[in-house]
Amino acid sequence: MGSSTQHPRRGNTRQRIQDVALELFAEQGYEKTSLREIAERLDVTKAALYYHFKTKEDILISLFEDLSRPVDELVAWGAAQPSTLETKKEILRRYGVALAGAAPLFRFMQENQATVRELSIGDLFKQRMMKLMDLVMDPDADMPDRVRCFSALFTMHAGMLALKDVEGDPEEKRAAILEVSTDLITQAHTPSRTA
Amino acid sequence: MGSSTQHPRRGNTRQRIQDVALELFAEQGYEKTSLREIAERLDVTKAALYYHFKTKEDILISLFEDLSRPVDELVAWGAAQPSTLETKKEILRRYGVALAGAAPLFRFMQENQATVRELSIGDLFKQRMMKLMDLVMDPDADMPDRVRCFSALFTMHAGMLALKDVEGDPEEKRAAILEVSTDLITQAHTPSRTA
Amino acid sequence: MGSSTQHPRRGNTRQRIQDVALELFAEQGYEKTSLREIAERLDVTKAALYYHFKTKEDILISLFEDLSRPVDELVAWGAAQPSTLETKKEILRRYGVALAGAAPLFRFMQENQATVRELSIGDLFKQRMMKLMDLVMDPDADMPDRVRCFSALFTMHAGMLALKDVEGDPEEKRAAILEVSTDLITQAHTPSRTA
Amino acid sequence: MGSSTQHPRRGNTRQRIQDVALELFAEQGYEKTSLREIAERLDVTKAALYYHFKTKEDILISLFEDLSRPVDELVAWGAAQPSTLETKKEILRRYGVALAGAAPLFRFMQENQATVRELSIGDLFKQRMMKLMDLVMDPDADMPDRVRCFSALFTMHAGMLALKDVEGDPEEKRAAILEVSTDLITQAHTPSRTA
DNA sequence: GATGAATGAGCGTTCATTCAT
DNA sequence: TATGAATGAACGCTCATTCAT
Repeated sequence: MGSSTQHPRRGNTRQRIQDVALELFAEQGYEKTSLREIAERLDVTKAALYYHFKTKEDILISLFEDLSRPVDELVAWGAAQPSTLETKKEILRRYGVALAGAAPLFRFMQENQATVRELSIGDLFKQRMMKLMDLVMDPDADMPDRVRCFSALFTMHAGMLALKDVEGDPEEKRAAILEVSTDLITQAHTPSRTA
Repeated sequence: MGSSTQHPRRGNTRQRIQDVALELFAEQGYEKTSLREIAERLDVTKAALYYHFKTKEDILISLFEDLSRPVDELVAWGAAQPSTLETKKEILRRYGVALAGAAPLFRFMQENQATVRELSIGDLFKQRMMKLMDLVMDPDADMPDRVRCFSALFTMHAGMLALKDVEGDPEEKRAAILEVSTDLITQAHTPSRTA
Repeated sequence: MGSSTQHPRRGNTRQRIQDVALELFAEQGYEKTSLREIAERLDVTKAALYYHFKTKEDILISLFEDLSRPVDELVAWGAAQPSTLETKKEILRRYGVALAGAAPLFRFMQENQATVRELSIGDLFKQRMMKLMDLVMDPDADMPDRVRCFSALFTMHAGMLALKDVEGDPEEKRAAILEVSTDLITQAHTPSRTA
Repeated sequence: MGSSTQHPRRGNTRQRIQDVALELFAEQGYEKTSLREIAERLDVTKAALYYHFKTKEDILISLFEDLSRPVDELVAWGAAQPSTLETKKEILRRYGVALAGAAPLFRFMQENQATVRELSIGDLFKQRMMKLMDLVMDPDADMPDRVRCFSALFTMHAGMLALKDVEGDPEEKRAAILEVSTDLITQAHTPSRTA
């Protein structure tokens, strides 16, 4: 026995909306998820959603703000560190943790780029990614090394999300992704590979 | 009088529909692009679209079939080659060419994954990517090397599309992406790096 | 400590609701003014409005009752007077004063006739206007004279409200309107104009 | 015998929409008339309305444009005449005809001023009324005479519409209204009445 | 090879209102 | 005196799709 009555009209509706919305957004995409669907799954009316959020987009914004704070903090942390290879490795490591902590949101962001681009969070996301890139990329590196940095970040990003449906131990995969990513950034940092 | 001119202007409505659709799909996403919009831009009625295509999805399918044949052929070619490092390098090179040849479509596929997943082309695309992966990946490589192969392909994919809005000479960028990608696959192929 | 200050500020929510409601009703119309809007402007919740008024219409009714009492009294006064030209002139004069005293309400009534017609105050208003008309109109006058009386009243009504956005000294305008109105009723009262 | 089949799917739907819309707009007001209501009365779906009109407001605009052209023409005609008393009388006469010809529309405009003010036709209407006023009003008349002109026009306007629900022969009423209105404008034109 | 006219389903949103606290 | 949380009904509008011509 406990608190699972039939009408759990507690002060947690807002949170429940966010949970269900994220689940559905990640599963079906933003556009294909209707407010009716969200409401039905929560057994409330559509209008109830509007008590807690001003618009559909607002639900998404709130998710983004709540869940992507760790990345924001990571960017801030990185900016305060000396721009050494060690720092960059640590950034990648921490980025992996942040991604894992909000995997559904980031999966959503990646799989709905076209949609998100027109939404207000699109810019926020893009700018943050670019700041992250700047932290990791040497401004006067040559083009291949720039690509290596880009690839390091992207490998983390896509790897963490896409390798979900690949066989193998999750921990091992995480470690491998981080290793490859770190390798890439190390190579980008090592001069005269070609020589 | 050959009818395959480069600037479609008359009597080739089907082709013009595809062109406009691809442009809009890539720009705004599949869901946010309505048939009304496509029709208006072509200055025909919506009903006219239905003369040439059975459904909205059909337009997308036709685009996919027409534009992604090169990748299909690449997969077929790769399957017929011996599974050497040289082959794999060549696969990456050719993949780059194929991507560049149908950039808008691939950009679309990447930015609309959530949508495409529910569509019939979603599976096609996924299976082809997995075949490509298989061609490039050593079945009994360790996890980091598997990730390296994944990353090689993904770097090509994302690099070709996302680096569009990055400063620098396009050719140089293409070359750099290919270099990094090739590097990754080479490393994946070289035993005992750690030793 | 008298509580009937001119600038309502505290503890007199009912009055403040009426003030804001009248302002918004007059400005945007009854239908386009939502209770949310009223509540927000007062910095209370919608539910608070329901503590003071049973329905939205009730707010309007209360405004009507409070603000149009002078006209009611005018009708009563007129009915008790002998039906002379002098009386009628005085009625017009007093009507002008009453109109000026509750201009926003009367402006609202005029600009929202379609809406008000379906509301309970619609009838009240109409009946009062007809009583006023009866006081001013000679039952066995000919049609033109009846129109003159109608026009006298309507000129007051519309003139007072519509001439707001016309250049000129307000007092002069009021006087002029009253003059024309009085003229009309005088002419209606003067036999054998045509002869 | 006759064309009254059950499915009169002729090319007259647009017209039928306008007819029903005007009827309902005039009867209940613009806001209280829903597209569902219009559609139901025509036995079509709401979506069908959108084939013929881009928005709800568009329906109203089309009504306004179609029905108020005579007044536009009257204004144009008046502007081309010499500004004599005779001209002004003729303007009033013609205005009466125009009003009678589109009574429901003008009734609607008068009874929904608050609504119409925010709509695009609000300005059109206002400007036209002011032009009409200018045609009829002497620029250097004194205030009472200006009011007389205003009253002349307004008497026509309101009289034609409001006197519908007053007993008496319609023709007689029309004549009386025109007479009073003409009287007013004549008085406004006659110098030194007071002397 | 295309249009004109329409449909049915659904969308995001807003509204006046209620009621336990 | 008020609020927090919700509802049910409706709204204007858009969509992919159909079909007779």
